[in-house]
Amino acid sequence: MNLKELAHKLGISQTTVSRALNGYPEVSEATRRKVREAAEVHNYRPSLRAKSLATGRSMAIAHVVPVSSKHEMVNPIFADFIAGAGEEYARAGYELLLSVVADSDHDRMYRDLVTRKAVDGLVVQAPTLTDNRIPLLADLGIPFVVHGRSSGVVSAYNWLDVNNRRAFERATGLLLDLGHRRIALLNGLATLDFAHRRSDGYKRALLERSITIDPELIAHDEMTENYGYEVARRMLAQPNPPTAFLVSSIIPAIGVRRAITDAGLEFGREVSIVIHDDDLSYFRNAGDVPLFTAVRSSVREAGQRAAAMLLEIIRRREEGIADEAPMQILMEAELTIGQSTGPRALSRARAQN
Amino acid sequence: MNLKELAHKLGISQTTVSRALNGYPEVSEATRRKVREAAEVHNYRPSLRAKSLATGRSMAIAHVVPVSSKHEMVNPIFADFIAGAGEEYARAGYELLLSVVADSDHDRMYRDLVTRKAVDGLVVQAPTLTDNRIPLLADLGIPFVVHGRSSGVVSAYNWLDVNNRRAFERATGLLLDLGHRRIALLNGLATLDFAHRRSDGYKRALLERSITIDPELIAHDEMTENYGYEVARRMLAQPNPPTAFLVSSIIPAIGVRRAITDAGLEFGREVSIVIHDDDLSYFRNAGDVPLFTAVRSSVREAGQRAAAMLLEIIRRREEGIADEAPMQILMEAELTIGQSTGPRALSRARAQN
DNA sequence: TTGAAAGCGATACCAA
DNA sequence: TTGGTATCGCTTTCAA
Repeated sequence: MNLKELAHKLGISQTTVSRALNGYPEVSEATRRKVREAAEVHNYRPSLRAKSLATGRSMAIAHVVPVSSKHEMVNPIFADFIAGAGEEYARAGYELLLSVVADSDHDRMYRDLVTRKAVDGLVVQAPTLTDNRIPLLADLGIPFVVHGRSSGVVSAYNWLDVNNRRAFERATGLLLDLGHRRIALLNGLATLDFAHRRSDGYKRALLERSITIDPELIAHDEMTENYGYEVARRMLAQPNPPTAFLVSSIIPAIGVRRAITDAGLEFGREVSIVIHDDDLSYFRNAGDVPLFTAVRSSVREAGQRAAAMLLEIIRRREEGIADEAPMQILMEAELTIGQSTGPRALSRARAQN
Repeated sequence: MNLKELAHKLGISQTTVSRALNGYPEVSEATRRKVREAAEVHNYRPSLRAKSLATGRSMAIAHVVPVSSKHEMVNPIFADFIAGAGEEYARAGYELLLSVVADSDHDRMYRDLVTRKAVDGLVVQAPTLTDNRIPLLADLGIPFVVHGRSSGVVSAYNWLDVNNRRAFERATGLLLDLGHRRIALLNGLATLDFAHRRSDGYKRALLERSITIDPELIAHDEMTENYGYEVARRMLAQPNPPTAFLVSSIIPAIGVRRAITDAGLEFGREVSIVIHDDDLSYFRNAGDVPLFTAVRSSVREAGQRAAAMLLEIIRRREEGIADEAPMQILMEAELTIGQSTGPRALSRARAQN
């Protein structure tokens, strides 16, 4: 059932039917009701493609998710981020286009999506230190929001980020307060901007207390379980092992925990862990942080807010509102003290000194 | 730059330009080369929406991913499945439309996608025991592939599944061979078809050796880390605790491991774990199964193959090839013996008897 | 308040 | 081998 047929069936013009269904004010209430009922009965839904062609809007947003060229892995935090964003899009009647491509193909992907007019807006995931996708998209003139920031990009752009520097500075400070002096940092890939900010926060906290930074205690890689395991195992075998681990995601933290147990050490007593917890749904616990002390922020909420921001930007552009300052949201992470850094860890750490 | 402009610039008709670019044979090589070059220079890409409207194909596939209404969680295995499928779509020039909706809204979502002509095909994820989406889609007449099966649906349909029954029968058999007699099963949500098949395999193996099935040792729920922890803790506190856990996913298995350690038991010695491992990329290890004995199958490969199947079905329909028998692929899982069920567990289990 | 008709940007049929 | 033109299903301008 298409518009033409529906109009014919009702004995009125396509124009009126279209107007009635799209809520134009000039249609009489009687007509509108008739049209709505008929549309309902015949299960009429306007064809997306015809609609896009006519309006120039495609009512779709693309998320381009990087697959690591190294391990062909997809970071699971994207799942929750996208779920959050998807909710927002659905509410506003937008579709979500997902492209999973290798880092090296991102530029071409973005170019294609824009020139083929496939989407009205884009979300950039996992920005690197100097991410060339940002100037590219600005150049292409399509609305976009970056999840995270890119320190090397000087021009202004729309972003939503967690305050990673502050979060890691506070977490490190907490461990220092507990008496820890050898604190390991298991970070994400060094090319990613968030990893850089986290390192920065960690280092600041140490420097503030005049503690030397030991490069042997800092690791960067893809955040797999096995990465956490291998690195922690190696570090714990050193002559002067760490008494605490600050880990960038819950997944490698699980590997760290495994390494601690394997080394015959008591988790939470002899060695503590603080993680950055993206509050991944399948690891989520009812209101508690059972495993570790956590710097917690919700990726799902981040997804929602990023999507809302993008839709707002698109709306403004359509209504011809002049581009004001770019939209930027900095979310603060929440620091939660869990059992593993509690009194036992504290006393142990004190005993060390 | 659109077709009209490009044609004008070249001084030839839109028809010829279109034909040249789409590889029609009747275009002279000279013309084709000229057109291709001009398209390259002006960075011309046909508008997706215009193309869809004209051809009737939207060159897009939808995956509708359920969010549990209970915990608002998105199963992380979808990430890898979709990554695999996405690769296949990209290769064939298809877009991937992702909808994340509550179970209750699936019907409407599918109806919408079809009647709005948003996609050429669909993938059904996480089928329940009697999944009404299957007859619905068959009725709507759109190509679709089910990832998994639905036991209650009698009509034939296209699916790709892992042989869950066999996998769990073999895994249970392995544990029985090792001397275990109290084997717990931590399964997925009871409404999902795969959970039913896995229970079935588990029960078969027990019955074959005339071992009574203890309902206290069987649990069904969403596969979170915390679910694994809570259930394992409860079971280990029983008077006659299990000596082995058969777990439906690596995520609750991590919780089980935590419960074992917390109970002061030695993992791999006093209690063993066998998991169904979807080979999730972020938990993947270089060729080894370090944590548990595993029944392993790759969701990523499943995604690839399901996508390839769907594209083939679409191709056939377009070429007017009569619908033959539905396409069905049953993947066998691979049983890998890990350290936790090795000699130590075996001797311990023997000592029990 | 309603309708006729001109796009939107491609494809594809029919002639030449 | 090429071109003119109808067509896909909708929105939107202009006229009534």
